[in-house]
Amino acid sequence: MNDVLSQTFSALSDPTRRAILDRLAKGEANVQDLAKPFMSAMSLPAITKHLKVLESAGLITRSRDAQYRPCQLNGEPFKKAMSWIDEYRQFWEESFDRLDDYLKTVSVATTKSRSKPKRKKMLKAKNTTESKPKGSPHGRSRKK
Amino acid sequence: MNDVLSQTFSALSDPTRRAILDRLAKGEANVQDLAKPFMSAMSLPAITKHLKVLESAGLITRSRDAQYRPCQLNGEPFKKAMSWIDEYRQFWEESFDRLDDYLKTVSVATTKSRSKPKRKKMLKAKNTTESKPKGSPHGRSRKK
DNA sequence: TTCTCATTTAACTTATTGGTTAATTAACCG
DNA sequence: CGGTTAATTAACCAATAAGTTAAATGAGAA
Repeated sequence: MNDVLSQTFSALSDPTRRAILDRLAKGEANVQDLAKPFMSAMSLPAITKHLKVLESAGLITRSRDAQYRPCQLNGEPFKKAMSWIDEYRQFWEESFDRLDDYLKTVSVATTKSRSKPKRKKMLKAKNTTESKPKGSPHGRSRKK
Repeated sequence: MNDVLSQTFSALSDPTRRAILDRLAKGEANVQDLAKPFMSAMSLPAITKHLKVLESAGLITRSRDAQYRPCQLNGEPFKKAMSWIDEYRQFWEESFDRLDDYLKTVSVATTKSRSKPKRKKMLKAKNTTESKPKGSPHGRSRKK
């Protein structure tokens, strides 16, 4: 996938790569420094590949210092990922309320009609008048 | 990958899935509702698969309403992803400063020693005394 | 120049992903 | 019941991802 957000999230979806980023947050490091924690688990070319993924996602940049290739963290993509996720803030902030609502609904349903729980037609209706969400995230273009 | 953060980021790395989440942010919807924007581009089973990915990442939950399977957004994983990324806030907030620093370094190097730029030994040193980063992110366990 | 170290590339394997079509399950509706 | 609608499963395919080992490159250092 070529869009920046997909690349960012994809790069972040690997624990090795996240560990590399964590390490880089403590300061610039070359490939061997970065590989050290994984030496027993993974070969050097594997690390090189991870670095390439991180670099092409823009999460790190690389310079040259003689035979070393120091890597440094680059903040921009984090920012963009963050602001995408941030649009959903209301959902996790209200998640307990929403759970409450749900539980209430269920208990009402089971109490009200005991025998054959009966289809809840309300749920089918297009919820333009939906409860909580005040502003909906990302009026973006959904091109593939 | 089985850890929750990896699953979350992985699920978010697909634009179709992000669009589905955007749609769900406006309110509960069933599979066909969700499929509608992609009908020309993608089959229904494809959507079903995406929903399964989102569900097993915990980003959505599903209920049953007769033949319909309404999906609703679940905030928790967003929260966790957010708080992981948030540890890197300093890096994007200071990214311009850091760029300045970098450019300064470069210009000094090229001005100072004209002939053979000379290996910058400082870069190699373990930067425990690194410039900006005040608190380093994620003192986590790096198990694979 | 030759040795050595740091890193990358090549070539290959295996597993996963994202999609397809066709068939199946589930539940309502007349 | 039999038909229709909603959604999923099965079986398959092509592309990508994540790893491997072995070879190649690039740049000091002796």
